[in-house]
Amino acid sequence: MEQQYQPAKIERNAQSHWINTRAFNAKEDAAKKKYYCLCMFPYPSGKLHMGHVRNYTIGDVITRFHRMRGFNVLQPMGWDAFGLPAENAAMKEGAPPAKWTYDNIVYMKKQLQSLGFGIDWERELATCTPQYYKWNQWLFLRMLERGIVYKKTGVVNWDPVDQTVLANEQVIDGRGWRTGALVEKREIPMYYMRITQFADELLGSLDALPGWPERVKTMQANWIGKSYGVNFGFPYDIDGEKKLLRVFTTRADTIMGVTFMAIAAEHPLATHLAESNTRLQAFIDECKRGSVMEADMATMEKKGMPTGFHVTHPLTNEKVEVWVGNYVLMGYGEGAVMGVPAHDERDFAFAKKYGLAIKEVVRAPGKSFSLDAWQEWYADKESGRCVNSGKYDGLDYMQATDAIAADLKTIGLGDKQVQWRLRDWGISRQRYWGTPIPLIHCAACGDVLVPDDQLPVMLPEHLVPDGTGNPLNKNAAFLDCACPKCGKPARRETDTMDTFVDSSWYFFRFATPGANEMIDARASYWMPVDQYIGGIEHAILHLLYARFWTKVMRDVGLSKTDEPFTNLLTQGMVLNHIFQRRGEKGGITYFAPDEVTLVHDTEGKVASARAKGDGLPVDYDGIGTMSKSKRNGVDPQDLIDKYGADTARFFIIFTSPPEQTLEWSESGVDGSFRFLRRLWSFAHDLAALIQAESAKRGGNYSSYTYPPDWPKRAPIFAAVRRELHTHLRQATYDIERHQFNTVASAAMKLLNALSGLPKIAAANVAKEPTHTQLLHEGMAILLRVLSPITPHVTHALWKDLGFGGDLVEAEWPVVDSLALEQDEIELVVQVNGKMRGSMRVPKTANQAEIETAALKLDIVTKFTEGKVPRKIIVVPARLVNVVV
RNA sequence: GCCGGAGUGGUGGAACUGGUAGACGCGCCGGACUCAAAAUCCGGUGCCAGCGAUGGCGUGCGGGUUCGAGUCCCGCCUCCGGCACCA
Repeated sequence: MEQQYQPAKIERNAQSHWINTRAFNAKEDAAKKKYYCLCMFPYPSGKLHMGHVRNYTIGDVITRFHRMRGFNVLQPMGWDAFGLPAENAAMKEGAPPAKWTYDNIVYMKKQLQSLGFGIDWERELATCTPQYYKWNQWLFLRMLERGIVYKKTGVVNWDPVDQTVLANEQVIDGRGWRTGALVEKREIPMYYMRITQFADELLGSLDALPGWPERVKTMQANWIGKSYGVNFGFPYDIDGEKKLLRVFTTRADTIMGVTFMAIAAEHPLATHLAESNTRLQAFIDECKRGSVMEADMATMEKKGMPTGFHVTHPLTNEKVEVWVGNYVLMGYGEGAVMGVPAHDERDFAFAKKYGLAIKEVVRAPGKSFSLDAWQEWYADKESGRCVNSGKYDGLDYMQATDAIAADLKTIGLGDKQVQWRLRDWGISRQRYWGTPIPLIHCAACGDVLVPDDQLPVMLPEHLVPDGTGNPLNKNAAFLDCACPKCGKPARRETDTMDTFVDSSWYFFRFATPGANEMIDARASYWMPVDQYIGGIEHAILHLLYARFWTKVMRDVGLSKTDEPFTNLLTQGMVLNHIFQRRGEKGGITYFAPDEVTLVHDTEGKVASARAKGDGLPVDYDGIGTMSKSKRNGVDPQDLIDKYGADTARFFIIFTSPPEQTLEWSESGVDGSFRFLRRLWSFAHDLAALIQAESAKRGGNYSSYTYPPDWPKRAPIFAAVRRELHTHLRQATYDIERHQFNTVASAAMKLLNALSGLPKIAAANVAKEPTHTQLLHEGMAILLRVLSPITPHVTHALWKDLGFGGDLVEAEWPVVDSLALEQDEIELVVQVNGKMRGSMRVPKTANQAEIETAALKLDIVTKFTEGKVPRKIIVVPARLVNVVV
């Protein structure tokens, strides 16, 4: 056994041992209880960052713990390999995205392997391979056949200079990232997945997921956004035709307060009215500038323009003017809203700005209404009653809604309706590096499905995008094809699929690697995933899409799984400082934290920063998620090279609980390394002790079996042993509830307790157990508690100390409840709720005995000042509180 | 703007169901070892007052409930994540 802790050597040995024994290769075994532990697969961006290390270490701790609990564990890994960054890198380097992607995969796989994760690499997959994306295409066609996929127009960001569609990320302050040109909204045809058809089930089955964090379920429920309201129409005549301007409202009780209507710039009525109104057309054009992001829409200045056109109020028959508003979204609801300034905050602001009438129609008791300033209660559904509303006066929210909905129904203009906030999922991307949408456009036959036997539609891997649109559009070899129906020359669809498609079912494929179909029978053994682990940033989109695809796969008959992830752990983001400088065209250059010098203010916060390169100022953008695009990631490789994988793993686990956001700082990583080194040298000393004792017993070392009366015979050892099992109990409790930082703490406490033992032993020579035997028991606990976090060093020590067998096959240690027993317990003593000291009482003491004992204490009499206690509160095994 | 979360010593964090706030680390201070340094080991370390015993204050801010609040309730502030084409 080596004297020195040499992580590089230890880790190399342990890793090759696991490879040689195929320790982590999972086999379907109906006789064993399965446990499928999955971490969100990485985008191969180049190098691992700390978020990955955190994610996969958490997953590995859970994986290894469940192996110790006797489960048949599967932990796979693969690559979310399609996406925008590969195209950006390709533009920069003039090389194809495929090469960049595959190179990154090779490097990052090596990094993952060097961290010693217990991964079954035989199930590895990359979503950019035809073997994988073939099934994206295949299921897309099945969805198309079933009407789950359909075509309609959608709004995208358009860069007029590069003549290309931009991702939201590529729009900065309303301008294209490369050209600096003002971005326009453009409507183009796209394919959509009808996720709204599953809205009810996606919402309802959240209740069937007790293993998901409440916060994620709340976010998803709010995102799906089921609301009950009334859909109705405002009649109007145009070109001699009778039409209805339809709106949806959750506040039908305020219909009598409508003073204007607002419609989206893209609304057909707006388009029609603008034909004869150049000012309106100009305003509509203005509305079409800017980004399509909802956050921008919600924060921008609300603007509107009157059209001079009026519709008829369905209940009062009054004329109501129609406005075009830049804040009304065409893709949401009917693309039109009724304006009730008195009871909607946004309408109130709009009416104030443009001098529109404000008509109070709901009043709350004891509150007064004012036209000057908005009050929260104006929008309150609970306490108000209708006023100025004719026959509806005096009705409350529900009564008014029911009455008005009934009246609208009678005149055939509206009815109650359930409305969802959730919108259908637009999956078309006008980009190269993604799954080709398997359709062919034929002049004669229209959009034709690629026949199954011609799948996959192969993506050529040699193209290099140049920023001016999708290179597939210029590639004849890809474009030109024969129509599968009529055989005439036709054109292949060049849009590719959203990469969220790739990540919506990869967990199924991990369960069935190499399947001839999309998945096979092995899926029914492994699915659903027992524990899914990934960043909280995926709380809504990815998780919702994956749930949706799972349900589609079930409906198509591929599986019986309703929900893909039984338990979910959402780890907090790893954050770091962001530094940036704006270019002349409006583009942004990011600086890595180690490329800038900081100036702090008096509170220690970052005040300003300069680039080390040119000495010029850079802007400080605060802290945010580590990302390649913001250049604020930290490469864990430095840490691994310097300290080893075990230290990196221990540190990231120890420094924060999994679900909490983590501001990156390396201070303290030394402490993690010191702990492992201390563990190593302590174990080294113990090995010598065991050898000596073994020699004394004629070459036989035996551990000690503790009889029930043992604590009384060796009370000092009993105290140490109680401590060991207390820490074990805490570690077990904490690892089960996924609070791994305190599992690491418990391991440190265990070593501290063991370290103190030789000194105690020197003064108290007991015959049985010897202190070597107690150390032996303690070390067996410690190594196993620590093994999921730092598997390499514990693997080596387990072997060197001769515990027998392979540590990855060992069982999690069991708490000896006998070791925890005590005759006396300590109670906290309070006077009037203030801590004044403590006292020891026999375990068996009853309430009266505790009260009597407490009242005699100096620390109590001192503060009661002779007064008679009004009340004495005794919390068993915790405290006694004397109230005077 | 909307939805979700977080805020505890100089610092990362701990505190189980409302019951000793600051476990375990980092840093810092002092000591041992050393020619010296590093490493290691031992001790101390929330703030204020006090030689001390001890007392007061203290979990983002302001209120409340309770014998007792970091924990529960109400109202704010700041920061982080998401907002449908970053993944």
